Amino acid sequence: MVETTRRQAIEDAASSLFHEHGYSGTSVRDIARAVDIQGASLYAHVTSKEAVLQAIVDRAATRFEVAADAAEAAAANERPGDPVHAMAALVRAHVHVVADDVGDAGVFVHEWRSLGPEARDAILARRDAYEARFRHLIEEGIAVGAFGLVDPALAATVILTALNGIPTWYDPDGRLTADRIADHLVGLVGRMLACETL
Amino acid sequence: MVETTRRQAIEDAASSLFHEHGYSGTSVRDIARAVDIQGASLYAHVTSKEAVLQAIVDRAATRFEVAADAAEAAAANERPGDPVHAMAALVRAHVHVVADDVGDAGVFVHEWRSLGPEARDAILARRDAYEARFRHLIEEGIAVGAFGLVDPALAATVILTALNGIPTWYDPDGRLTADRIADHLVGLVGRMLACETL
DNA sequence: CCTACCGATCGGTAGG
DNA sequence: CCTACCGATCGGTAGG
Repeated sequence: MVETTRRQAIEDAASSLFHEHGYSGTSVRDIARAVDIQGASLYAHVTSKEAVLQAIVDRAATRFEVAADAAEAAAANERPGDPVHAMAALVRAHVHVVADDVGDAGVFVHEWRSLGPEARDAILARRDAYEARFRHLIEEGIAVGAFGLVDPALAATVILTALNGIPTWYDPDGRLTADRIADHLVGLVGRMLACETL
Repeated sequence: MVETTRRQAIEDAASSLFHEHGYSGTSVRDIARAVDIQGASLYAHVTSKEAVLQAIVDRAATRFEVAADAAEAAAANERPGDPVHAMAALVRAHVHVVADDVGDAGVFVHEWRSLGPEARDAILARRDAYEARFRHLIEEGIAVGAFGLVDPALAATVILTALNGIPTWYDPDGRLTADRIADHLVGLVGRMLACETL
């Protein structure tokens, strides 16, 4: 990671610390040590510990949204009205966002609970909208007979939960590359939703 | 929950607090307040905060193991050599253990990282053994042609990750009962692993 | 199970 | 970005 600003370096360090030890399990001095400054000096760059968390969660949410927008647009262009193809693109995009920054993804998934009420509500709304992409695609797929008769809301939650778990086990140096993981997940999710009379 | 001992009441209170706010985000005084005693009085019943976490994680692990043992034994008895049936039983058992105590399940899934090195290693071994049940069943199902050609390790991780996410969204007063959720998950997981030429 | 208390650490501020 | 420092809270102990 090439940091352009000190502020970004702090957020990057905090991201992996929050991911590894949780927000409550990380002190501002832990973050400061990771960027080689004194604990109190952190406040020359950030206003509070919670503001750092909010910045991380915000940028992570934006990355997921941007990637999903691009994936859905590309899928609609390549194969209009094909929810199977669109779902595959969405899953693939998600896997790559996670793999690009496991810390951010993990914090986005687990640590938003530590935000204050307003910030938490805002991020929950974005999470809901993101999950709705999956649900709507499933509903569309059922309507056109491409998917079997699953409960769309439950299926969307299960798929997203499986995707959200990736930061807890993904290893950049592991057996499978992000691309291969995406391939497998596209297959697993595809079959999970498949119309049984295929 | 009917508590037989004060110790159990403390663990139950700690379980839901750890689940809601995390281990680091919960103070011993938070736990004490939940059982209406002074913070320091907690130490008349437990030796340390970490010992409470360990007790919760231990009992949760045992519940998952006992339920999986029973499910696999019953499945082997009902339909010997049928990995599809065995997988369904395993998934169903898991869902019910989670639904029976969402707090314990959530702590088991997320908070074991806060344990000391020895306890953490011990619980990791039990988690690995539990995941291996799923992996072995998938390998068996592929061998007998009941499942498609998925990557067994990856599929087991994805399934378990989806199951592990249940404590984060399950609501006892929600739209779906634990039984219905189990039905749906059995179907989703079954299709996910299905031999494509069914 | 309580009161009283311990040293350590917490997030954050003042003033340079 | 540093030193010096703040009040609050942390997990835990002593002694009853």
